[in-house]
This record gives sequence, C-alpha cells and structure tokens, in this order.
Amino acid sequence: MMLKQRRLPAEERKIVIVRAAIDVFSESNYRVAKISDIAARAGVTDPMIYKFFDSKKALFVEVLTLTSRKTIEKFGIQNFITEDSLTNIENFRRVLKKMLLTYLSSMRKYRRELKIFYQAISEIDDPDIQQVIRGHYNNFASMIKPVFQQAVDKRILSGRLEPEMIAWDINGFMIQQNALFLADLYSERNADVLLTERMNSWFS
Amino acid sequence: MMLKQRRLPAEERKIVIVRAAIDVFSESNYRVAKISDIAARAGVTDPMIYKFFDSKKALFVEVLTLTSRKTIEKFGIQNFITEDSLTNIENFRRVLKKMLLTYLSSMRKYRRELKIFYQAISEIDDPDIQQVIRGHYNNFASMIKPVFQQAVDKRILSGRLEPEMIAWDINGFMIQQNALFLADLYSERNADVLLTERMNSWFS
Amino acid sequence: MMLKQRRLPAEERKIVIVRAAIDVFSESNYRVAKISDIAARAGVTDPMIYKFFDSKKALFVEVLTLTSRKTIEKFGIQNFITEDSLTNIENFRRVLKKMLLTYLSSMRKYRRELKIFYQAISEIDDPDIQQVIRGHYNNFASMIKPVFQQAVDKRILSGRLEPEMIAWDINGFMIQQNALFLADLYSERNADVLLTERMNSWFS
Amino acid sequence: MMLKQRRLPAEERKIVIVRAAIDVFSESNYRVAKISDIAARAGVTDPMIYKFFDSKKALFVEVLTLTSRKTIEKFGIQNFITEDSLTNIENFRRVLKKMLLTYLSSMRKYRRELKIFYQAISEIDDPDIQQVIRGHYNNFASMIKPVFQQAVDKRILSGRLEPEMIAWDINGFMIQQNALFLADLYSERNADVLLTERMNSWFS
DNA sequence: TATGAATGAGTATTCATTCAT
DNA sequence: GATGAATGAATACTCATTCAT
Repeated sequence: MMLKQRRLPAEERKIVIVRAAIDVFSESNYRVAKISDIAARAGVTDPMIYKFFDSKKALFVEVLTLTSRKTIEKFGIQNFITEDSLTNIENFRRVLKKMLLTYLSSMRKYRRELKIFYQAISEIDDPDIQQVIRGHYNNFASMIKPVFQQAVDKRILSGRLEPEMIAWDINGFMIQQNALFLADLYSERNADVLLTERMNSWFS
Repeated sequence: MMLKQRRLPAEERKIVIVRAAIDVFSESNYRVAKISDIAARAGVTDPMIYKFFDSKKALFVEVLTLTSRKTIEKFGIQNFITEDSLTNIENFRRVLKKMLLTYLSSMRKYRRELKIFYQAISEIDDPDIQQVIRGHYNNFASMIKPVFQQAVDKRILSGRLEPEMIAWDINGFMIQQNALFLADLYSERNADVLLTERMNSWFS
Repeated sequence: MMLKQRRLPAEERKIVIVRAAIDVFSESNYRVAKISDIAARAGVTDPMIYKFFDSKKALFVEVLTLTSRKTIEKFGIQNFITEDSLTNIENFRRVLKKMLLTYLSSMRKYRRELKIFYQAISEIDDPDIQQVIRGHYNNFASMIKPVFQQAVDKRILSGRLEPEMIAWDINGFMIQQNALFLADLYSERNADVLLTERMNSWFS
Repeated sequence: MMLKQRRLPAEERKIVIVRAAIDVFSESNYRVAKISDIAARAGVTDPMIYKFFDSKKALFVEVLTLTSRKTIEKFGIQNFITEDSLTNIENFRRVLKKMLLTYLSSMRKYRRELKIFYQAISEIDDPDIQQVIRGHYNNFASMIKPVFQQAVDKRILSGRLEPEMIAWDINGFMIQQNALFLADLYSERNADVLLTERMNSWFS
C-alpha cells in the first residue's frame, strides 16, 4: 500500500491532477466544478493546478483531449478486425457485432468520461473546445472507414453503401446511444435490435 | 412608430422574457448567461424576472419545457400522417420521409432551441432538468409509436419491428443528427442516405 | 446627528465611496489598499464599488482627477489676485506671497491627497494615470501664467522672465516642497527663505 | 562565445541580482514586479534570491540604498569642486553650473534608478524605506553644504544665504526636475533658465 | 549548493437574488 | 406594480516564500 506521496515528479503529478479533474467535472459540470475541489481531490493545493494548466479551461480541454484519445484507442477497431476476420463475411460480421456491443456495454464503466464529453457541447462556441469535439468525431469516423474499405477491397462487402457512410452511421449510432444512456433512457434490448437492423443494411 | 410598451399583460410579458432567455441562453449557455442580460433583452429590470420565475434555473426549466412542447408540436407527425396516408404503404412512406426531411431542414432555423436543449445534458443531475429531458424523449417516442401501430393495425406494415422500436430509432436518429449539426458536422447527403437505409429497415 | 443611511441616492453614495477611497489609499497605497477596506470604510459592500467604478484603477483615477481639480480650485490664484492687487507691484507681491504660503501651510491638511498624488508616479506607465498627472501639472501652470502675463501687460512686472517660466518655477517649487513634506523633511523656515529668493528673481 | 556561468562568486551573483531587480522594478513598480521575473532576468532560480535577501522588500531596500549611494557618488560634487576652483568665484560658478547641467542631462541615462526612487514614496510609511529616502536627501544636502561652506570661508561667497539653505535648494531643484522628467514634462530650456536664476540668488 | 515541488494567504471581481420605497 | 439600491457568497487565479532532496 502506497502512502500519498508528498512530492511527486511533475509527470506523475499531472496525471493525478487530470484524474481528479475527470472525477470532479463528471460529478457536476465544467462550470460548477471548482478548481479547489479538483485540487483537493488530487491531494494538492490550487496553485499546483496552475503549474500544469494555464486555466480551468485548459484543464478541461486536456481532459477532453485525453478522453477522446482513450475512447478511440479503447474502441480500437483495428485490434478486433484482424486480417483473419476479413477473409470471410460471417467472421467479419460476428467480430464487428461483438466489438460494437462491447463498446456499448463499456458505457457504464466510462460514464464519467462520457458525461464530460457531452458537457463540452454547452461550450461548443469556444474554438478550442469545438476543435476537440469535431476532431474526436472525425477521428472516430476515420478509424472505422478503412476497415470497411478493406472489406470492400477484399470483396466480402458489396460496397453498395460507401465505407465513409457506414463509418458515420456507426458514429451516429454511438452518439445516440450515449445520449440516451446519459438520460437514463438506454435500453440494452433496443440497442441490440437496432444495431442488428443497421448491420443488415451495411452488409446487404 | 412603436414605442417600447410600458405595460404589458402579465402573460405577454412572460412570453417576452422567455424569448429573451432563449436568445441569451443560446448565445452562450445556462451557466454563462446572466439574468441581467436576459432582463435587458426583454426590456425589463432584473427583479421583474423574479416576478415570473423563482430562479434562474426555473426560467431555464421553463425554456426547456416550452422548447420541448414546441418541438413536438412542430414535428407534429399527426398533422402529416392523416387517415388518408395510412391507406397505402407507398403514401405512408412518402409522407413520412417528407416529414423527417422537413424536420431535419428545420434544424437550421431552430438552432437556438437545439443548443439550449443540449446544454441541459450538462445539468442532467438536476432532477427537474432530467425530468424535462427524459419527458421530452419519451413524449417524442410516444407521439411516433401510435402512428406505426396504426399502420400495423391497418396491415400496411408487417410489424416485424415493433412500433416502439421504430419510434426510438427515429428519436435516436434525430438526436445524432442534432448533435452532428451542433458540432458543424452535419451533412445533408449523409443524413438523407442514412435515413433511407433506416426506412428500408422499418418498412421491410 | 445623522445615522448612517441604509439607502442613499447614487450621487451621494458615490461621494461617500470616493471619500473612503481617499482615506484608504492614503493610509497605505494604491496597490496595498483593498477594495474591501474601501467598501467597509464607505459603509457598503464590495460590489457597490463596482456599481460606480469599473475597476480599482478606475476608482484611483477618479480620486486622482478629483484631487487635482480640488487642489487647483483651492490654489485658486484668480481668487487672490484681483484687479486691485494688480495695480501696484507691492500689492501684487504681498498677495502672491500670502497665497503661496497659505498653500504651503495647507499641505498638512491635505497630506492624504498629496500622498495619493505622489503614489501615482509609481504607476506613471499607465496611460490613464499619466494623463491625469500631466494634466494636473499643465493645468497648474496654465492657471498661474495668465496672472503674471497680466502683470507684465500692466507694466508692474518687467517681463524679463517669461510668465510661462515663472509658472513652471512655482509649479516646481510646490513639487519639491510637497516631496520634502512627505519625506518628513519639510522645513517651514527653509521654504520661506527659498520662496523669498525666488520671488526676488521673478520680480527683478 | 559566452555561456551562462554556472557558478559565480557570491558577491558577483548578488550584483547580478540587484541589476536584474533594477531592471524589473523600473519596468513596472515594486508591487507589480515579480520575484520570479527578477530571478529569470538574473539567470537564477527564485529561491536563490532568498539566499541573498530576506524578502522582496529587503531587495527593494538594497536597490534603493545602492541607487542612493551611486547617485551621490556620481553627483560627486567633491570631484568637480577642487581646491583650484574655489580660488575664484567665476571659476566656482562655472564649474558648479557645469556639474548641475551634467547631472540634469544624466537623468535620461538613469531613468530606471530615478523611477525606482520615486516608487519608494508610495511606500514611505515603511520605516526601512523612509529611512533610505530621508537618508538620501540628507546625504545629498550634506555633500553639498561643505562646498559652499568652504566658499564662504574662502570669502568667494558672501554667506548671505546659509550654505545649508543653498544645499537644500539644489536638492529641491533636482527633485522637481526629476519629477517633471518622469512625467515627461521636462524642458531642458526651462531647467537651464531656472537654474541660472537660482545661481544668481546663491551668488549674490 | 541549488532547485523543483509545493503552498498559505490573499483579492479583485461577478452575479443571482432581495428589499425598501 | 416596478425599480434602484444593496448584498451574500462565491471563485479563478497570483505570488512571495519555504523546504525536501
């Protein structure tokens, strides 16, 4: 068991602060969260926050950026869809569905990050924040598209729907399920059925 | 020549305040917007706001409630889907698509209301606000469901997908397009193609 | 005896605040003085200060401006030097000396204002503050000059030294005596002797 | 090629810090200047400052003291007024005038130090600072007085005006010109004319 | 010796809300 | 009924200074 260290190297301290920020932001929201709460949660005093971040907003943007990166890594379609799974449409379909359901079921675990991400829409007029949000959705789509492109190239998919279109459909599906989840209106069954419908459309 | 009216009947003045609130909230967000800006925009003094609303939050909730009501009225599926259009699947499909596209294209006009609605997600922990949000999505689905139920009853729809499921699919589709729209990532072509795909699934 | 009024018309309240500011600024200095001290002294809360002044600096500039105006009014050379006193050099000289000595002896009474004025030199890089300071010295000189010009016109003064020059000499004399006074190095006798010397030079 | 020196003898490092302090204080003022800026300018870390000075104020007082000493040395009346120049009033007068004009024209070069000195007036309530200021003016006068005393002793000056009085007149003249200079109201011509007038009074 | 890490204490400014008139 | 006057309560951010290593 590690006691709380009094002095930490900068790198580690920064991580501790970001983690605290995720906690505190998600427990209320960007505007309500107080720097002093974040500091307390991180076990430091307020000024330490400002050693690493120029402002509360800069910290929020960092949290957003990191969350975006982590989400996309975690989604990690490329880890699921191996060369192997692309040899055969049934394989591809099975693996894809498993992946999407896995993602959906991870919402519960990443509710905090999810909530912060949706908070950012309230601040969408801020250029820095807008950039992270748009970057995130674009990156998400960009990660998915080539997988479907490969499937088309390998003739296991008809190409009737452009890979880009499918990518944005997946993106959109996640957005809607996330939103419903945050409003406590998420239904696993609904999500499952609707996902199946969509897959039918992608794979027809 | 129109002078600023000195005295307005209470009901009208309340409407003026709510309109001002929509303007001001949407120009920044619930936390940033100032009561004094809303009052100025409405042409009243700050304390007047408190004549009509107990608090800033109460005003926000009112705006939310009214916006929800208006959105649902405007969507007005019952106005589109007449008895007549339910006699024949092609009619139904055509009218439905027209309605959904109309709604999509109205996003531009109602961007202000849309933005406020998404702001509420930052405040989802507040019970009053959560209630409006959930109520809105539920009402939206409840409005759509019976139309499809009728279609099933009238045998112009197979009933393979439950009307409730379709209702939530439509609901979700709107949520995702709204979110993309607010992030300036809305693509009319994408929306159109993906909507067509979904309709195929509902009507198969 | 007047009890401290709870509610005061804006005009009066502003005066109370400015007076409090003079007290508080002079008891320490512009940077050390706290808005909350000024507010407390004025018998109001901090936000009231901001109803009248945009910032602490704005309040300081107001104090400076008012002090300048008051000082110049109080010096009021035009009140001393009447048509009458300009008929004859001895009269003029006597009245002038009396006036200057009066001013010098008023330093004690106006120490607070004096101190604030010299504080401004620490802030001379601020354009607003610089403007007040320069304006003050220029106004001071501009007030004195025409009196000596009249004396020259009326031939009771030789004009060997330009009126403008004399004006700046008086101005400078006050500056030096003020500075010494603030450093507790003021000597009435010295001031008196040196003033006599200068008058000899002006009137020769 | 000069690399930043890693280790400097303590005395030199102290000098470097004081120089940096003069720069930084004069660029804003005592209250606004930051220790970290001074440290950065001196090429040391913040805590190093505290190796040499107990506090920011102590550093300011040191700067003041050194500036006072340097100013007085630089004024160095004793360097100008040699035995030789005291044999004859014309010589004395010429040399004195040259010296005072030299001092005046050096204001431009020593603006930084001058500015810091006037900043101290804002802090005149601090006993340490008051002591330096008063000490400075007193030393200044004390340096000048004996020169005129000698002139009186040598009968090249009448003694009508006591040497002490003349000393304070010179002192005051410098104070006023410094103040006008800092307010950007310095006029070389005015200074020259007024100085001549005063010399007439001292030498009559 | 030197410094990176850390903080105590402070403070100008903001704004929703109240209330006397 | 309407408002000008007033405030309680809050909070992001700063900086001189200390101390463990």
